[in-house]
Amino acid sequence: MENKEIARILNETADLMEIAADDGFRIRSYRNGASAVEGYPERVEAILKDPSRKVTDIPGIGKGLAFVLEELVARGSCERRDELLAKYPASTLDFLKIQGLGPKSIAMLFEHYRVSTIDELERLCLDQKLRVLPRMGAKLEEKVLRSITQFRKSAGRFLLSFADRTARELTAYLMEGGGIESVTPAGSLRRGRETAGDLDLLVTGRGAGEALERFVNHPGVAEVLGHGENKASARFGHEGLQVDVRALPAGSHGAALQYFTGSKEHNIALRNRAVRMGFKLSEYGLFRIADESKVAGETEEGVYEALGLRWIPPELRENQGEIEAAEAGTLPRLVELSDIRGDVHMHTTETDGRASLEEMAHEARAHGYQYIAITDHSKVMAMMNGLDETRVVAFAKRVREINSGIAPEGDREDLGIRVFSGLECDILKDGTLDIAWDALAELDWVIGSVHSHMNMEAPEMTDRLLRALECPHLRILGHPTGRLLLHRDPFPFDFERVAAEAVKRGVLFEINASPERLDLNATLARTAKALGGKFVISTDAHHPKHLANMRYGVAMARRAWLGPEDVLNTRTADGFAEAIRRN
DNA sequence: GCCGTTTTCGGCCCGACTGTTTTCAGTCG
Repeated sequence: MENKEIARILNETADLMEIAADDGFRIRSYRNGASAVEGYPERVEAILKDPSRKVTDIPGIGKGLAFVLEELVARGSCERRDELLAKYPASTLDFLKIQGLGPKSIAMLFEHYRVSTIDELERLCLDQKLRVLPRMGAKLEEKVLRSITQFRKSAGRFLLSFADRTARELTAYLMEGGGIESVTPAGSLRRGRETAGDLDLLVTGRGAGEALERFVNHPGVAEVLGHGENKASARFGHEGLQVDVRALPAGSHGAALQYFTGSKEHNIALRNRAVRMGFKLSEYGLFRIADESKVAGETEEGVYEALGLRWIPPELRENQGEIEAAEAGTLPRLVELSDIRGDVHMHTTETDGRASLEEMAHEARAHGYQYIAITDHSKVMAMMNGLDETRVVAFAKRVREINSGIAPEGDREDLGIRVFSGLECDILKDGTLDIAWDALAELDWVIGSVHSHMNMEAPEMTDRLLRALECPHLRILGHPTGRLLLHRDPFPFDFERVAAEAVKRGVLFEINASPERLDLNATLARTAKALGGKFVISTDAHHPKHLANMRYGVAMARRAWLGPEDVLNTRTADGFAEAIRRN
């Protein structure tokens, strides 16, 4: 069993314990344990099987959880989880994703009505059965109904990062079978869309047929949906992502890749263009209508070229002007992951991050970066131990010492990377910033972010953001729309008005690369660019491994037609410092 | 349930808002 799966079950058990009103600190231990296991570099199962090793050496794992881990690895569950599942069906856990319902309400609903599915819950709300229970009312019923709609909308869709991880895992697995030339993910994953409904893997090589067989026998396959000569389809993993694997004949690889990459709108436009030119385009190739002779199909480039177009990067294939630009030769040079020289939004153990400044710097250096900005939370985030003015000023001083080579804590090693002192400062309900201006002035880099009161009406939210922009130390709007993919819609505001004001004041826009956010999205980023906006792509990392999420932010920027000149953290450390200096 | 130790048990995660109350429990971040 992989660490990730162990962590998932531990968290699920903790959820059940919350509903059962177990001791809060014990629940926290389970969650801590889950997080420790998930982030641990070695496989827990391997440690358990090695008599010379102890899982209790993992910080956060004590005697109790060590026993639980053994149970999990041995039989996939543990005693406490079994007991709880006997009391509350697993489907009840979906209720935790419904806004307004917490463990207490869920327990009460279950005690009173024995409901455990979303459909039953919806029925209860429609029948106005919630309001008769203590501390529940009509407003809650409405809120729950709204949230159920959101829940259903996101059901069956998956984060880009999840599809990407699954694709990488399966690609490696299929390649091991031998006789495979290439495995290429197509569809929305290749286009860099923030969510995916399924995963298409295109396989070429003489072993492609056997690869289908190999795929359906993968231990992670939960249900085979179909298995023919050219295509196998299955639900994969606990999450049930549908994966289609297609074996392609060599001669039409390019045409198939083009076809299965989409988008639908792009392909329709492309096929119309082909028809106008006397061709027919399908997944098998580009053919002359007159004599059915094949014009192109081996490579994607060949297909586009035969249609009089430059090759179009997949991220642009949405039929939003890319075909015209390809014809005119005006496709932009898009920003690439290798252009990025620094990550300028990350957290440390000072607040809710999992690693120290030094550890984050070390990881950033491994990514080849020249600089980072540490941007912990401000004081309103009390639960995360956010920084107050005193700590902000002290932090700025400490960073100045680090950069000047003075070692404040003795003979530390040189970080080998430039550090900018930053803060992710909360934009409060009234639009003021959570930290006094004179303290902010000490910092190199102030991100302004909204983390609370997201259900304001659009005019109020617009005013709030405009007011925040008045602070002369604010350099960038962090995750500007507050969305959480598959979970929370963007908060409403007049984006163009705020963006125009930000441009006027030289305030940048973040493209937050966290897979749960990817905010700004491509459409708004394109709008902001049209208004003259500049950007930073940053990961909002809370753990060293999150720095690897940069590629998802880059995908989003590419979908917004951004080039390296639009993205300030493609600049050198000096160039970035110059760009963010306020006068 | 973990940790750190005062080695046997106490401390661990806080503040604000919401909707329901009429003084506050539950949710959220």
